Amino acid sequence: MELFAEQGYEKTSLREIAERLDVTKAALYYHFKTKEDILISISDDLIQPVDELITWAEAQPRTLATKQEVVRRYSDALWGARDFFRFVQENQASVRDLAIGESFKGRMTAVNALLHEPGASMTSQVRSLTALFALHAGMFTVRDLEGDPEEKRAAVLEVALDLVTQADAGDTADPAGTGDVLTD
Amino acid sequence: MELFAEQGYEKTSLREIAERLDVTKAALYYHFKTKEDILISISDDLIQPVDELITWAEAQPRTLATKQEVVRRYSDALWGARDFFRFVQENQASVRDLAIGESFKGRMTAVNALLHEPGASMTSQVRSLTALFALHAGMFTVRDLEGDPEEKRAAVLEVALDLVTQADAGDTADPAGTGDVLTD
Amino acid sequence: MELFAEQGYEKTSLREIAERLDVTKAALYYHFKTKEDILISISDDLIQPVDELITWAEAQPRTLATKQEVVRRYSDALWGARDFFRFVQENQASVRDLAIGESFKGRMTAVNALLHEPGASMTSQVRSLTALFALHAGMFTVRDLEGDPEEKRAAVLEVALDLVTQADAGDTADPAGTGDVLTD
Amino acid sequence: MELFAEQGYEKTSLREIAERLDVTKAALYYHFKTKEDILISISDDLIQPVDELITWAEAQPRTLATKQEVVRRYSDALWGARDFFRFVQENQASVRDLAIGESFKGRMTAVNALLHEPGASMTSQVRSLTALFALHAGMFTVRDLEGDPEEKRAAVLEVALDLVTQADAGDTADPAGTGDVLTD
DNA sequence: AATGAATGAGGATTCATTCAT
DNA sequence: TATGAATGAATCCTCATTCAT
Repeated sequence: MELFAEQGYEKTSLREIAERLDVTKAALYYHFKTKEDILISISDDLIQPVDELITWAEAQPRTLATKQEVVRRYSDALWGARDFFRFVQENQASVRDLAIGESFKGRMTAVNALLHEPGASMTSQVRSLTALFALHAGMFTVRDLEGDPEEKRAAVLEVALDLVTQADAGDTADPAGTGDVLTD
Repeated sequence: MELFAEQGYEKTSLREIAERLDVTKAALYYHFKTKEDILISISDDLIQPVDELITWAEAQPRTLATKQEVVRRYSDALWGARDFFRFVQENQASVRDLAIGESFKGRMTAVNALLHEPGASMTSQVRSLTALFALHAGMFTVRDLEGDPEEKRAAVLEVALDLVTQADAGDTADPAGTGDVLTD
Repeated sequence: MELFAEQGYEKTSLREIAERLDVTKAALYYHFKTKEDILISISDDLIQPVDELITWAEAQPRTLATKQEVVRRYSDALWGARDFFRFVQENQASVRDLAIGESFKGRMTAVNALLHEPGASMTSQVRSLTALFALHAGMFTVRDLEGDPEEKRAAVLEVALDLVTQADAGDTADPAGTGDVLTD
Repeated sequence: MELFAEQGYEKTSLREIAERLDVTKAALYYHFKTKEDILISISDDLIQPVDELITWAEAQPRTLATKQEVVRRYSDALWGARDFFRFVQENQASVRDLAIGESFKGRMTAVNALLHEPGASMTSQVRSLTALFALHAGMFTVRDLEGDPEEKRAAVLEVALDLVTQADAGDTADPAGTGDVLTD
C-alpha cells in the first residue's frame, strides 16, 4: 500500500512490490492471483473500520449527535488508513476500472446516507457530502497549508462538523430546501 | 483531453491519441516533444480562464462580495473545462510527477489566497479551501446523487458560497481563530 | 513457418522468430498484431494454390478424369507448401483454437466435396477422404519407410488415385452403398 | 488424458491436472517425476492392447485372413483408447520430442509390418500404411462427415480392409510393384 | 503420502521514443 | 510536415519444478 500510495497503481510494478517485500514476483503470484488482487486483499483489511462504523451508526438514533459522532469516527477511520484513502483519492482514474472502485463508492454512499434524512433538500445532501470530502481532501491536501498538523486536523474536523450541523438544521427546519441556514 | 479524462494518463497511449486524431504517432512527435508535452499544451489553453480570474481578482478590493464573485467565476471556469479538471482530480498520482502538477497546485493556492486574509485562522483557511474542493468534487462526484444536474450545480455553488461567507465572517469577527461562527 | 513446422506452434517463441529473422521482437509486433497473426499471414500465402485448385475444379465437369486430376494437383499443392501442411497436421491441437483451424478445415471439406457426388454412399465418402489423408500423411510419415523419396511420392499418389477411382465406381455403379467395388 | 486430448500437451498445465484430480501439484510430483512421466504412465496402460495385438499376430500365419483380423482388432484397440490416440494424432509436434513419440512410432511400424510381406512393393507398403491412417484419421476427422457414427465406423473399417486386401493381392500377384491391382 | 510456499526462466505483449527518408 | 519502421525496456503473468516440513 505504501508503494501504491506513493507512486500510483499503474506506476507501481509487481517487480517493485516484490523487491520491497524481498520475495520473487512468482511468490507474489502464489499468494495473489493478479495485481488487482493484491490491492483488493489490502483494502479488505483497511476498509473494515468504515464497515464497522456503518454498522454501528445504523443501530443508533438518527440524531444530530449521532451524525456528529459519525463524522468524528470517520475522521479517525480515515486517519488510521491514511495511505489507503489517499491512494483511492489520487488514483480515481485507475480505481474506476478496479473492483475496489465500486466497493469504495458504496461505502461513501452509505456513510453519506447516515448524515442526512432520506428526503433531505439537495443543498443538505451536498452539504453532508462536502463534509466527507472535506475530511478526505483535508487529510492530504491540507499538507500544503502552513501550520501544526494536529491543529490542521482539528480545523478540518471542525469544518466538517459545521457542515453536517448545518445540513441537519436544513433538513429539520426547512425540508423544502431553500437551504439558507445562515439567515435563520 | 477526452482520452486522458476517460482513461487516465497512464492508460492512454500515444497510439490511441494518434488514432483518435487520425494521424501517425510520428506526426505527434513532430508537434510535441513528449507525451507529457501534449498534456501541457492542452492544459495551457484550458487553464487560462483561471489565470484571468486570478488577474481580475487581484485588482479588486478584497471584500466578501469579491470573494463570492471569485467562487462564482471559478465555478464557471471549472465547468468550462470540465474534462481537464476532472482529469487532474482523478489522476493526482500521475499528475504529481508531471509539470502540470506544480502549475495546477500553484493556481489552487493562488485562488485559495484570494478567499481569505493572509493572517486568517486555520479554520477559516480550511473553510475556504473546502469551498474550492466542494466545487471540484461537486462537479464530478455529485453525479452519483439523484436529481437535476442544474439543481445540483446550484446547490454545490450555494454550499461553496456559504463556506467562503463563513470564512470571511471568521476572519473579520474573530481573527484569533476559535472559528465558531455558528454560535455567534 | 520453418520454426513452426520444426518445433510446433506453442514451442516456437517470438524471441526465436525474431532471432531467426534478425529483427527485434518489437519489430515483429510492428508488422503483426499477435503471434497468431504471423501464422495467418504466412498461411494466407501458402494456402492459395489450394484455393486456385478448388476454383479450377468447380469449373470442370465432374468426371473421373477431373477427380483424378484434382488428386494430382492437390498432391503438387501439398508438396509445394510442405512445411505448412506438415505444421497443420502435426499441430492440430493448437490449430484447433486458431483462426487457421477453421479456414483449413473448410478447404479440406471443399476438396473432398470435389471427389464424390453429393449423395454418395458413406463408403465412397470415406474412400475419397482417405485418399486425401493418404496424400497428407504420405507426405510426412512415409519418411519412415525405406526407399527413394520420389518413388514413395509416386506410390502415395497411386494409392490416392486408386481410392478416388474406387469411390467413383461406387458412386456411379452402386449408389445404394454396399460399396464392395472389388468383388464387382 | 482427457485434458491432454482436449487441450493439447503444451496447453495443459500441471495446475489444471492437479485441480481436475483434486490433489495438489506437489502430490503429482510425489507420484510422477515430470510432466512427461504422467503422460508415459497413462499411455503405458492405454497402449497395451496394441502390444497384445502385435504379440497375437506374430504367432499367426501371415495370411490375408490374419491381416484382416489385425485391422479389425486394431480398429477396436483404437476405439477403446480413443482419447489417447486422438491425443497422439493431434499433438505430433509435441510428442516428437517425448519418449512416447518413439514408442508410438515403433508400434505403428510393427503393426504395419504385420500387414505386408517384408519385400513387398512400395505401393503395397503405402497401401497398408494408408489402411492404418484411415483408421486413425477416420476415428476423429470423420466426425465432420454427416451420418450415423456406427455407420461411419463401419465404412472406415471397410475401406481399411479393402486396402490391406489390395496390398496383399499386390504382394502375392505382383511383387515387382507396378501395383495396378484394379486392372487385374 | 502429501503439501504450502517458493522460484528461475520464460511467455506474449505494449509502450514511449527515435530516426532515416 | 510527415511517416514507416524499428527498438530497448518494461509490463503482467504462467510454468514446470523443488524442497522443507
